[in-house]
Parts: sequence; structure tokens; C-alpha cells
Amino acid sequence: MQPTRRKLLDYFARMEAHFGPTHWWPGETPFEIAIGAILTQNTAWTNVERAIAGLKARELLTADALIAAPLEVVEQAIRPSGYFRQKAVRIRNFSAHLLVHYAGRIEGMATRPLQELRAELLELKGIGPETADDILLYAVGQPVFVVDAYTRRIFSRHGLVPGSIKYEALRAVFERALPHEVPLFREYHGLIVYTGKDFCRKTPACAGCPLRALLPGGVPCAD
DNA sequence: GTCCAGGGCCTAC
DNA sequence: GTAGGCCATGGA
Repeated sequence: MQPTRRKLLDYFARMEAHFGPTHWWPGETPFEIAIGAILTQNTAWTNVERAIAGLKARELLTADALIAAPLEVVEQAIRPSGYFRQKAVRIRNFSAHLLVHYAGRIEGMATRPLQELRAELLELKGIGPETADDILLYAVGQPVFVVDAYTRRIFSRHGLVPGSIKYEALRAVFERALPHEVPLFREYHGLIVYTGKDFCRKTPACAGCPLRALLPGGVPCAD
């Protein structure tokens, strides 16, 4: 049940033909991207934008500033993103780690061996597999394939992987089949997000989806 | 009013 | 090792 490189590149080509370049991920600096990765956990991006704006308005978008500010100020700044008490602690945990080990600069992470850095991020409370891989791919620029709910939904509905597949197994599917190129991994995940947002939760099922023709038996997918 | 979003942690079997 | 509860806001 391992899809070929050819097949996964066909999915990519069809999404790219439909959407064009996504330039995923939204964010002006590596630090902002990393914080956005934490804030978007189980949360719609529109709410994350408000939270990022709240941090910018208070000049809190650096590791130093996030640590120096009172916790309640950070909480209020990110309140629109939901789970604001948890996330305030999480972005401060991440900031503290960044300050202690990398002088507060994401760029400092780029010199570390990828697997060691990934394990290090996963040690931090509030950084799970998807958030770690978001940070690695989009903030640090390392070739890891980001898996999310849309990835599992789309590729299991297409019969390419089991619906019960775990995060690491699904990540391995893509990383085994595809060349480890950062631009490809970045765009591939961005296109999956676009496709999932626009088509997976709309009715009639799959109308207009660029992957529609690839569905097994041409049958629209549904929950 | 109800459902749920680009997760992750903790607890109980 | 895994299923279930919890965290919280805003839009559909």
C-alpha cells in the first residue's frame, strides 16, 4: 500500500495546476512562522491572524519580548486563537528554549542535524509532531514532510493509505516516495491545505476538486 | 443553537 | 498503546 513517486507527483501536479503557487506558509519572519505553528493547533487560521496581530501590536514577536512580558499580557494578545492559556505557555516555552540554546534566533537551529533537532523540538511541552514539522520545514528550512488532518483525510479517502495510519507512518509514506526538496515539501503541504479547505468540507462532495478524477471508481468521498 | 477547525497532553483501561 | 476528555475562540 505504498503509493509510487509518480502517483504522488501526479496529485501534486493536479493541485498545482488548479491553485498555482501557494507560497505557504504565511508569516514574515521565521520566528513568526514558528509561533503561528503553535497558535494554529486545532484552530482556524483566521483566528490565528488576529492573535499574530495582537502580538505585533504589543511588539511581542520576539523570544525576548515574549519572555519579558507578563503571562496575562501574552494571553490577552493571543486570545482570539483559542486555547489561549495553554498556547501562551507553549509559545513562551518555545521562546525560552530558543533563547537558551540559540540566542533567540531560529536561524541558529539550521546547523543542527535534522533528526536531533526534531527530537529536541518534540521534547518541548506543547510541540507535537505536526507543530515540530511545521517549524522545521517552514521556519528552519529542513526537508521534512508535514502531515495534517487534511493529508490523512484526502489520501485515505483516495485509498492510498489506511484511515487509521499514524502520523509517523504517513509522513514516511511521503518522505520515502518524494525527493527531499524543501520547495517541493513546502508547496505540497500548502496545496493539501488549500484543497482540504476548499473541497473536503463542501457540498456537493468533491465538486470542482482538482483531485476528483483520481478518486477510486470516481466516487466522491464523504465523511 | 450546533458543529468544528491545519493538535497535543493527560488519564484510564 | 490507545481511546476519550479537555482546552477556547469565531465563523459557517
